[in-house]
Amino acid sequence: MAQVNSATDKFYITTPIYYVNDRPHIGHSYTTIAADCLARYHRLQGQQVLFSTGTDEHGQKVARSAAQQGVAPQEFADEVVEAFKLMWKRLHIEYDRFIRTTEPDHVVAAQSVFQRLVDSGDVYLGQYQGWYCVPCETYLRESDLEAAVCPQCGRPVEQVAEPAYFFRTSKYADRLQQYIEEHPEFIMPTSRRNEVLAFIEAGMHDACVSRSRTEWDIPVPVDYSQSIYVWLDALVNYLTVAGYPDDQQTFQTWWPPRVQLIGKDILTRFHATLWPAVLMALQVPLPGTIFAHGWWITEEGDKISKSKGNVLDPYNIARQLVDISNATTAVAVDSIRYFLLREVTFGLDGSFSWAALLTRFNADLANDLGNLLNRTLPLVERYLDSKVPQPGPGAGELADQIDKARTTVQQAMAAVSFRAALEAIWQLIAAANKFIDERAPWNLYKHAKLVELEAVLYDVLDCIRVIAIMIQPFMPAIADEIWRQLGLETTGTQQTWATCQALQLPPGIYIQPGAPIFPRVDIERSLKRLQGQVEAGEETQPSAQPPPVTITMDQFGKMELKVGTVVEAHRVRGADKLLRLLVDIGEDQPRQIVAGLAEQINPRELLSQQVIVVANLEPATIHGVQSQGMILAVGDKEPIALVTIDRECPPGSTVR
RNA sequence: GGCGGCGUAGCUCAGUUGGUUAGAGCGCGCGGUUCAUACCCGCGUGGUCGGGGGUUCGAAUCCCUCCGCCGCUACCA
Repeated sequence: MAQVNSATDKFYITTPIYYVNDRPHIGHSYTTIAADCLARYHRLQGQQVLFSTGTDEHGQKVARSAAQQGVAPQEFADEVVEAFKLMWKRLHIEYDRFIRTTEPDHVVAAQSVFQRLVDSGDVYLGQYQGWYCVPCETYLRESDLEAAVCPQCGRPVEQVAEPAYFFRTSKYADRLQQYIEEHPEFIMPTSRRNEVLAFIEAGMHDACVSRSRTEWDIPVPVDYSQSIYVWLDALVNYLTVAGYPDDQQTFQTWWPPRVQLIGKDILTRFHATLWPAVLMALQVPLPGTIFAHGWWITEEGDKISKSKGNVLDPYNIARQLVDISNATTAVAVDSIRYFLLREVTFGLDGSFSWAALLTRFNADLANDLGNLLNRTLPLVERYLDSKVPQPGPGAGELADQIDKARTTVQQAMAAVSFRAALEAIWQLIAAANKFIDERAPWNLYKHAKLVELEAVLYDVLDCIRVIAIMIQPFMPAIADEIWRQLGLETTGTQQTWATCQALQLPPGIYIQPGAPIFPRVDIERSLKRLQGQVEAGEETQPSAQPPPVTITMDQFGKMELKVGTVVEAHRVRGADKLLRLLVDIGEDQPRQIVAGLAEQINPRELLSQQVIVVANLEPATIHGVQSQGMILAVGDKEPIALVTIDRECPPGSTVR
């Protein structure tokens, strides 16, 4: 496995800057949690860390969105920035710099970069002809298009023909290719690296790096009729944070980033090609590793995905977890952080399910980690008057296990393999639990083997201390709580990686037992409850088993069911399962309804079909398309058959 | 269409350069223990490593082919 770590005392790590047109969601959160975890890990190591995240605020899309809301773009951006900052605070993310592309130092940096590229001949004035997708802020070639829509988002593109500046990406293609080939750790994971190499191999076009002047964007320094292309503008943020171009001392200190985390969508075109090529042109060192991770999607057929678009917002999930488990919010948030980094190999896509989350919560957090603490402290309370004993002879028996875990975690973290790191920590937890069973301190007490008893309990407490440190990057609040319960907070002892060794727990301090950190969850009952919540507003479930709840006639009466005739049916672009239907239910306009039927039913079969529509269902936007109702279909998770009627009825007829 | 990847126990996945009886966690079964949130510890259950063919003394691991899934890329004059 490629290692991204090397022995220096500086660690600069970045997330992408997030486009302010979006509210924070799991995509942003996942990247930022992972970055926070790496940042915390390197801080533990005693390294100086610069962890940056921020917002990308320029671009036509922002200007237009602001205009639509009747506010100035800056005001619009300010508001979204607050939403991001709040989210990061809630998710226990501690960044060092929140950079906004509208900040003065960034504007200076972006213009300076542009100027230098012009001076070096890497940027030249040309003529741009082609299309532009405003929502994606992406230039498209004729060949990229399907009809007149963007291949990525399916929305209409705009034709542009104007003078524009181009960056000579082509000039750096060979060097870049060679660099990637010679540095396996530069683009990770390997599968992505292959894709990038294939992309470069296919031939690189010079990239358009300016647009005709807009008020909102950063002007091109040499030509005020032009603005800097928002993607170039955005990429420069990584330089800005490191003090480019004027603060040479800061720049020398931090540059280049050791790790840049991004989502897989912005790897090929931007971070793996344009970005390093620009750095080459600027004669600035390249980042150590650009790591592209995958996406979180909802489990296939999972009803949760339908209920609300924001359900995959980690903080939202945490709040629901609080309801289910009675854990504190801080614990729930850390549990989500744990789940996200433990469940799926970093780099691959993952599917979120409550069953998986709750299983991890019970098995890993409550049973293994939480219970280790909660079985140990009472022993110390009872047998040793809550006082951490002297290690004494025979102590240090878990030293080998601790060393092994420490080494493995180090290797894993150096390879950005969160999952492997957590597995190693959990092996240590298991070792500690086993150690207690084998040494049975309650028997030692019974037989008055006090020296041995003290040694055993010391070892376990000491091991818990090490575990608290090791989990700190992943679950900072929980690490602190364990620290507190061990009585270490009162001593001012710091969590440092160097002390992840046996026999470092100061004797003589008093433990401070608290309530169990992870209240165990009744998974089956919780899943049913979650399912119920979702289905309440969704669908009468034709369940094989008798439904556990009854509804009143009155409740049933609130549901407006109508006969509808399908007048149009198309697939939703970019969605495998979704059909966009226009259904006449006797109103002035046919209803637009999105249905997850595309895998089972050909849209053509649906034309003129009569269906049953839930007419007063709260509208929802699914995959960017508004759905103003629901079609009844048979099937628990996947639709099997459509509910229809045995003779023709006028659209809009009431169903009772 | 081209390139790349994946398909391993009921579920989620590890399996280094081919080498003794294919591993982990969860689940399930049995036993132990009682300090603990019915928890922990031990043992066990369970796989024709997608199908077929080939190379080899020997292949989950290399080659070919077929099937299924995914990603990137290109859309055919």
